[in-house]
Amino acid sequence: MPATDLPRRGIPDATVARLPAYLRVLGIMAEAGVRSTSSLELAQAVGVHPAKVRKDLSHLGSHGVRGVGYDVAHLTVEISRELGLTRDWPVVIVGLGNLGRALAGHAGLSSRGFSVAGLFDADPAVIGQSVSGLTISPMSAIADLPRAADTVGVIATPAAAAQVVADQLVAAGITSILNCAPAAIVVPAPVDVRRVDIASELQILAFHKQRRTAAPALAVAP
Amino acid sequence: MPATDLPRRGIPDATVARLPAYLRVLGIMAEAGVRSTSSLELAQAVGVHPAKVRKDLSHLGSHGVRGVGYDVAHLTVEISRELGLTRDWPVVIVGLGNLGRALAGHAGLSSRGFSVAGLFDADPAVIGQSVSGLTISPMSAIADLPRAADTVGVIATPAAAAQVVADQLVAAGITSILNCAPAAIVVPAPVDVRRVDIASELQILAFHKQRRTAAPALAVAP
DNA sequence: TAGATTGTTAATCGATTAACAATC
DNA sequence: TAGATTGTTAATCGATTAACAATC
Repeated sequence: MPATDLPRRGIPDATVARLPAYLRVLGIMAEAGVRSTSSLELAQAVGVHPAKVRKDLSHLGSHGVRGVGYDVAHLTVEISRELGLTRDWPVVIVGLGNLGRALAGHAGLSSRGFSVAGLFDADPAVIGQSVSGLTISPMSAIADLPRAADTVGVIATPAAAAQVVADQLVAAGITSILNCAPAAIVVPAPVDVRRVDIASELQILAFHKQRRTAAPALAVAP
Repeated sequence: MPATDLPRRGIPDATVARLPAYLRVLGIMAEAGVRSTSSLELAQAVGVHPAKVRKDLSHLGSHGVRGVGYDVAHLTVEISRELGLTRDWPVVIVGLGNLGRALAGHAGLSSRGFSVAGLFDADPAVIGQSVSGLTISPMSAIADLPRAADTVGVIATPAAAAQVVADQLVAAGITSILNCAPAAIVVPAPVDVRRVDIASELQILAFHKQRRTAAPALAVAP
């Protein structure tokens, strides 16, 4: 047995992707005054298999109690720690159109480990405006961003501007980017990018829908 | 060999999830006047392994040409057909805050197989307003939606309203829902739901960031 | 023809699920 | 103790990748 609790390594990507969902459900439970839960309850709330929940949580070294379940508060802390949310991460939003404003006003961000630390736009018409208590800065000011290495950059510009903005974020020292523009961006290797693409999600829904309506017609008996 | 081209079945979910990305890249290529491409080029543009591209495309029965590559126009048609995008799907948006307005004005939707067919909100202050050429209807009007079975419902409300809206969409006959509200919703089995959750994506980025910065400190030599 | 690139097979890898001993 | 539920192992399933014959 190791002398100290060694840092757990190699949490599967699929597990990491589910941890935020568990965290959200636990938050709702805590608000409702629920103290304790089970893998079955969590599974139903998130829409996965109970064994998957137990497997996921076992990667955290989080210890539930056999015969009893999981302590809501304790599990919340465990998952938060694993995700790195015991501190707040600064977020900057680039592009203050409707989408950017929606994100800036997103009540959930501050309660879920993030704080909006800067708003940037290239349009002189919006620079200087105040949104959710912050003033919109010119895009050029991104170069002076403090704590850039800790900051997550969110791209909420039109598609045409996404690559230019990504380059500017990288030049400013940002290494984590959430791309909400409907465009692909290319960044150097050490930069971590995730995408949110409404149109892609709709297209996947369309595929399922078409499959469901097309299938019966094809099932003609031999 | 089958007498007719049998309908392909069982395209893997992982493949379906990547088809929209191929489609987007092909669109950009077509605009740039590129006629032909290869699995390697597509792979680099999308950020995946070339063998994965070939495997994905082989599920479509789409035929590239050995030694030559894929015809951009032909492949575009094949993927569009597979995703069910040879027709336009109506989309209704519920909740016309900043997020809903961003979606309603999303230039990419109409060019990617969708048309915004209705806007709904519960707030009397916004009902009757015009957004992107459409008038915002009261939420109660959702019950009279024509072609509900073909329609995709997009929830862009605050978290607190998400479940109520989902129930109303389902009652109106909608079977495909994109949930952009920061809340989980529960729907009856035949309804297909996908989520877009900014906070979850940020949390996954935070995990990677924390892992990257924490790791060196832990790698103390024995 | 020689060079290029697909489509497909087989090998590998990772994720899910079933099942149950451990144990509260 | 009896009942409940975890943590973990082993089995299954699906997805990725390497490799190469097919063939343009």
